[in-house]
Amino acid sequence: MKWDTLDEEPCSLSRAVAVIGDRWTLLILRECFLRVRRFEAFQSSLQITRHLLSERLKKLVRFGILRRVPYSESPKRYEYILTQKGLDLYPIIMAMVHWGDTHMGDERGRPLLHEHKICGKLFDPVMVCSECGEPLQARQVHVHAGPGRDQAVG
Amino acid sequence: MKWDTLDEEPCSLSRAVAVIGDRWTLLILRECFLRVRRFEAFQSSLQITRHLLSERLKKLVRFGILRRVPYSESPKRYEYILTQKGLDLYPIIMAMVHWGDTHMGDERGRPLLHEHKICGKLFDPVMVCSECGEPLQARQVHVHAGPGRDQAVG
DNA sequence: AGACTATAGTTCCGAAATAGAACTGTCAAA
DNA sequence: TTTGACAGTTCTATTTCGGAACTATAGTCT
Repeated sequence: MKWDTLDEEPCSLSRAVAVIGDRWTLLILRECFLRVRRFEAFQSSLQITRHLLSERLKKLVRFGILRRVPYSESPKRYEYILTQKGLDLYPIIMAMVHWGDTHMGDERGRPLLHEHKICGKLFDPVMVCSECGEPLQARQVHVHAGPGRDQAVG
Repeated sequence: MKWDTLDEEPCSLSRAVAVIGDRWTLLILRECFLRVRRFEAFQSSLQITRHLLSERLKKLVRFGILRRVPYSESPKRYEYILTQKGLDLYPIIMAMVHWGDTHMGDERGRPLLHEHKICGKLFDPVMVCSECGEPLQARQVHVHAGPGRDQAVG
């Protein structure tokens, strides 16, 4: 498989995987949603090698998920901020966190709790149908070939 | 970073990443949700090397995401079926598909369309708050340390 | 019987990615 | 003038991956 052309496959999952389908990228995005923005901050909180961090940040910028914004002239310093495309990854991250909470927990309990500022309560993320609002289950979904069809995911 | 103990980190995202945080695993899961179950079928539809496929399937079985079920005695043959823990990955996969549809599309249009059998309509997956039912946005979520706290994701 | 096919892997080796540590460059503050 | 903060880059050893060939078990075809 050619990872360098995965983002052109006729499958939306492949295209997403091309961008965020590796361990470090997902962990970097976690930090982004926790408001981490600077090289040193990513590096020290993740213990990622500087080399890989540099490469991954470049990739995320290239794909339009992060913007590299100067926060200091002389010396020129930049920080990395989520674009709207990056912010839209939130459901993926939250879905993973929720799955981890549910299926990979230990006796210590959840590492983090999430409060919804709108309603003020601690919540779990739930994925629902945009049309009827019911929670989604794999069995209840039927897949059709779309215009850019070929293969893909249920 | 020690990938072999990532599943014990006090962070639910890390624990999820430990299991599904690589390209092949995510693509294999896509196939699972499309009802692919057998070694040869995975191999030919993904063009993954047999070596890696074998290793990834073992890992998914070890983590309880797939079950290895015999479908033939003599010769002994097995197929791989999603457990409930595996089925619960559906929101992650769907969130990724939806993000790919939204942000990585090309002129050909969506590769696949999803129909909700319950309401009969083509839909998009939407992530909502379990308490108030409103769609979730990163900005509207406040993170608290939980009992197994230390660090983790927003 | 012997050859061929199907399925589910395992083995081996060269190529690519990663980890770990050291090094570079710019500027401000002491 | 030296030190420290920050944001990287460069280098090498190790690990993982890709690609192809090989193994094993049994059924079917001639």
